Amino acid sequence: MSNQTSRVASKRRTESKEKRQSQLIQATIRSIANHGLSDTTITVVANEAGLSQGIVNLHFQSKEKLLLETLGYVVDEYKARWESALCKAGDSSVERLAALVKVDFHPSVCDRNKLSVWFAFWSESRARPTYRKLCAERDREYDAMMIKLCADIIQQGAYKGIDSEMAALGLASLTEGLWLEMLVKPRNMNREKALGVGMAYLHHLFPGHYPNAKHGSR
Amino acid sequence: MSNQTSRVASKRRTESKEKRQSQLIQATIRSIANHGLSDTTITVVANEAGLSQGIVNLHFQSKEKLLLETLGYVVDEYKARWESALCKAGDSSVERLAALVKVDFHPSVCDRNKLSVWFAFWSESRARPTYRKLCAERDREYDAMMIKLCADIIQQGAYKGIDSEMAALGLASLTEGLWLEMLVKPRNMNREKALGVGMAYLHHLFPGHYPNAKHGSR
Amino acid sequence: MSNQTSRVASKRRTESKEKRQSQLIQATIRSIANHGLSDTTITVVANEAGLSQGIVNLHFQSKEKLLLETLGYVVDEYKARWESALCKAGDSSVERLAALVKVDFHPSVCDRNKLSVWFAFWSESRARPTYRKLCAERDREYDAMMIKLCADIIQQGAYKGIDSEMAALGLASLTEGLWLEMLVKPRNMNREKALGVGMAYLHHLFPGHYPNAKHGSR
Amino acid sequence: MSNQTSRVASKRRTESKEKRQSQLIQATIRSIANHGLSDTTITVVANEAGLSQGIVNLHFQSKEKLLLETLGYVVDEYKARWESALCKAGDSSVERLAALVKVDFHPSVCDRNKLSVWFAFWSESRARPTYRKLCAERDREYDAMMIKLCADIIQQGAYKGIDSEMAALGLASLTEGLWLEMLVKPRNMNREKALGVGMAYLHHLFPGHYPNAKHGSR
DNA sequence: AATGAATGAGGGTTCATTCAT
DNA sequence: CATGAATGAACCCTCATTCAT
Repeated sequence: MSNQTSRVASKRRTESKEKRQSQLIQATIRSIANHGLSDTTITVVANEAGLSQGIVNLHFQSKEKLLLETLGYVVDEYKARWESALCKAGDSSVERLAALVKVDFHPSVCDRNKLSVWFAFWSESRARPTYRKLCAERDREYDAMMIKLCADIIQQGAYKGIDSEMAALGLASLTEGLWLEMLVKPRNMNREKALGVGMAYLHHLFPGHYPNAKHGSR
Repeated sequence: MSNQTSRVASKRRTESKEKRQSQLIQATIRSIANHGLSDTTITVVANEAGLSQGIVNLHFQSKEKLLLETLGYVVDEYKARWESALCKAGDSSVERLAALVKVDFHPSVCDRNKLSVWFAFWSESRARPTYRKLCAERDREYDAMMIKLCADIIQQGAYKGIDSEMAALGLASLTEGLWLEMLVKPRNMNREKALGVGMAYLHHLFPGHYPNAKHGSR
Repeated sequence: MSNQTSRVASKRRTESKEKRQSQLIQATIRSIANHGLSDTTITVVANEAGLSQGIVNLHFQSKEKLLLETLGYVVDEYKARWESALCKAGDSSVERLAALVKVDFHPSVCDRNKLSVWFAFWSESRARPTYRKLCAERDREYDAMMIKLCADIIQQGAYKGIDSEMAALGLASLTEGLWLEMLVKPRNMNREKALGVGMAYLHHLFPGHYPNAKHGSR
Repeated sequence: MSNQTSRVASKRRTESKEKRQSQLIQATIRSIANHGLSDTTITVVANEAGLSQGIVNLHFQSKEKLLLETLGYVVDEYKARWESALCKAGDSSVERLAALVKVDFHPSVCDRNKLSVWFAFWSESRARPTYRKLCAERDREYDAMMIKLCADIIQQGAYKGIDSEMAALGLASLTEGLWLEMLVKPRNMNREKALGVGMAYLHHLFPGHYPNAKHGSR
């Protein structure tokens, strides 16, 4: 029984710990979005979280680690989302690819705070191997899968002259570019438009498998 | 003759001043690329330029102004490049649009140092109105022209169901996304590939006006 | 009881904060006295206080604010002293004026460190409105009261031809001049001498009310 | 003849040199008055003089030396003025003392810019032996003479119980205090009032030799 | 687990001084 | 003689980190 008590206690403590960490990561995301990465200080994060200064080093040991965990959180959340979308999408490569594109313009993914985080880390990634590594891990699996899906569709549809890697990279690039537009010029670009552009790209690539985006995306 | 000598001397002083400023801006670009924007300190820039610490404030008054001038330099250079490309391209909208795409993947534009600068400022632009403003100025004219060119081509080719704004924004987004890929994952993406993807996009949008990218992009 | 404990603890924290501030103000006074206002740097003050550099900005936000608080401290202390002297002096204007003069040459007021502070700020006061304002506030009340006391005595003693304002300003000026002498040439002037000169001035002004200073000042 | 030419040339050069130095000293006086001693930088002085930055070190080797020469200039000018006043005053000690007091409130002496210089240096004098020394030199002779004059008058007038040193120091202190009032609170104190207070002090000290200031000072 | 006072390294900036012109 | 670009030490201030409570 004392065992159980202590387990419960330790579990509660652990929960609390995770809660604090999550609270701090959310605050970090907001701070990166609102103040930029260079003006994201520990004080700002702690204030944003409504906690005291020392708490960050208590839970994350260092600022650098907090930033890494924040990036990791965004990366993982994105991964979970597209994995879940694939699960629901069934076996058809055509459906699966469309599902991926839709996920990319899901409100939770296109949240400007999170987009801020993505671009903040991408733009520093060249200088910081740690960031680059984290992003690369994400991409490896994702890219391979995208290429596979495209290759599948190309084969199915006998789309000659189309390189699956080029198609996949193009789609991924387009998505990132649209994210950038949404982040930097939200008045010009929003989720609906972006999704339309993405679907139109699919239509152009594989006209036999995706309908004209103009009438089908909504 | 003494007149001329003094004019030369005074001119050289002026030149020297501009040279110093340019020297510092180049050093800043390198520093942003190699150390990231948050680790771009005045000390780093001065070292990169092989000059003393005080020189930055002597020529730019503040670090903030140096950064703005650096961004401005990159923005202006890009603008000069596409303006010049348009001049050479002749009157045809089809040619002009193709010229713009080619410029976007010109070695000087795709220089990873300069791309670093673009993304560094874009990712902080939400938090810093000054950056946003500078970028917005660039975009206004560029976007309007792109939309106009697309509208022209759509009309000429009777491409029904294509919205000129969507086409233009899509092209611009794709370009930015490709830049990001080149910056972040240079092994996966390079200028040739990116140009291919860009031209393919044109081909997909306006198949009657642009040849299949696979064989015609070089 | 736990309540009380926590109150004590919180109180101690507060005390500690005030104590630190006082500690830094004392260090600032010593630094102004020993190094001059222009050589009073944050480093010097922190060293003088035996604390670290960052502490000044932690408690005073800026050096400027530290200096203002230091001046304010000296001003307030002086005010408290003469107010207390007036309280003890009774109702007679004659006694009250004498009490003021005595306070002006009290060891705590004539402390050379504090005199350094007065003159440091007076001599910069023309260029710095903030200093001037702080000094002016002090003077307004003090001067009005001095003039009132002189006017009282003039009336009581039927001292014709004496202007109360001139008498008061003269006395105040004499005091300040004596302070300067004590500060700059401590070998020529000390508290006893200065008090003698001050009392002699009173005797000259109001011979019927103040005895010959030579024999009565102690 | 070449001798004479060179003498003329060197003299002209010397004149020009002295002119530049004087120009810089005047600019320094204005700067100390308008910006305070701590904000008197070489740049400010050079600008005030309408000259280039490097000129100060060219003519004065260092900022410190410029400040010393500036103080020296004010000190010397003051000395020249009272010496000249004494020359004109005749032999009578009574007249000579009155002449000194009048000089102290002469417009050129009470010039607020120069008063700023006096107090700027006095208030730093404790920390800087160089300043103290320069001021002390001035005072030695002056004080001795003042004491002598007072002693003379005391003897002539049989003013028993008055100490000549105390009288002289009191008069000097009063003058300095009045200067301070004129500097810090020009609305409360001006030259006329100050002279009145000074002459009144003489009248109180030596009523047989100086008329009531109230009616005689103007 | 949590706080926040304290630290000190390092940031941007100023400025006296030097020196090529 | 005069200039003003260049330097670098030292300034004020910020902030990640530590630690006593």
